[in-house]
Amino acid sequence: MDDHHVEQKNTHLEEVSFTSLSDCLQSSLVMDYNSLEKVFKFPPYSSPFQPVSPCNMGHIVNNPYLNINSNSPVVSSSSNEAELKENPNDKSDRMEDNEGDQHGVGESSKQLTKQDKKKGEKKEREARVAFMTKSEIDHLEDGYRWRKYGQKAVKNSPYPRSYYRCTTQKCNVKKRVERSFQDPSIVITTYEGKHNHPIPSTLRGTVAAEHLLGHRGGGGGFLHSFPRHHQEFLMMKHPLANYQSVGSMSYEHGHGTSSYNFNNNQPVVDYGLLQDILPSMFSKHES
DNA sequence: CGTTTTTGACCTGCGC
DNA sequence: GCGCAGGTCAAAAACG
Repeated sequence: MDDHHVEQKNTHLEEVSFTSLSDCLQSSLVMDYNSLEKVFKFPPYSSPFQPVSPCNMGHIVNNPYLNINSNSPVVSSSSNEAELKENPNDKSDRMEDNEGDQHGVGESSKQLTKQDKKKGEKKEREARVAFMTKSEIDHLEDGYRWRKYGQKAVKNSPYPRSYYRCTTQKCNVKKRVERSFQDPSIVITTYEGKHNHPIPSTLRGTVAAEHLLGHRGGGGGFLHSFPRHHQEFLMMKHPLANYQSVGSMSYEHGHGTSSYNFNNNQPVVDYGLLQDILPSMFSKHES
């Protein structure tokens, strides 16, 4: 599957028929890269996502939502300029302490964690990618195997948030799944971390997922192009797909957040948690 | 019987 | 210091 037949031209994707999140990922990859390159002025990537095999599972048509305008007043990569008063201890900062204790779960991790914190060492954030997909299924198939380790009620939302961990040993990738309280048909899936193993299943589109999550090809993954302490939020839009994403992206730095809205090329508000931006996003997309 | 899910308790950080 | 909310643990239950 290393045919480099991928169309790099898509400044606009279109509608695709997805059967899984992997599909969604796959068709979004090129778009995302292009977008990011323009938005954040990434240096030319030596090996983008070309290995993605042709979308034999869905055809791409015109996607009005992905009209990336390169001269648009995109988000400033606020990484260094503004140190937004974003609190370094913001919520998204809390869940990173599994970087040190790779096991994540288990035994004395609690106490160790405590002590670690006492040291005052700031751990780097794991890369995060969030997808907003329209689906009736909460836990979307993405090719990896996950074990649920928790569920919590979300404030101001009737829908709980579920916490999953990759079942592969030594892989501490996590994901959170929650349903938007504003549009219950939308599922928000947030991946955190990078898989250090191949995708167990052979679903279509897994290549894309691997790229996105950054473990494929010796570090050539999508997220690998970012500094480790960064977070990435990608929210893609795929009308008519099983999973219809919602079209906005935010790139969160250590000192600030750059956001990009695929729909109108306008920055979206800063946010720490995905849910925080939902209102603004929905207000823009809802007709 | 091994694996996964459920779920209440616990921990931590933050705001007041 | 206290309460709240998010995140995690871990024992028990459920499942295949």
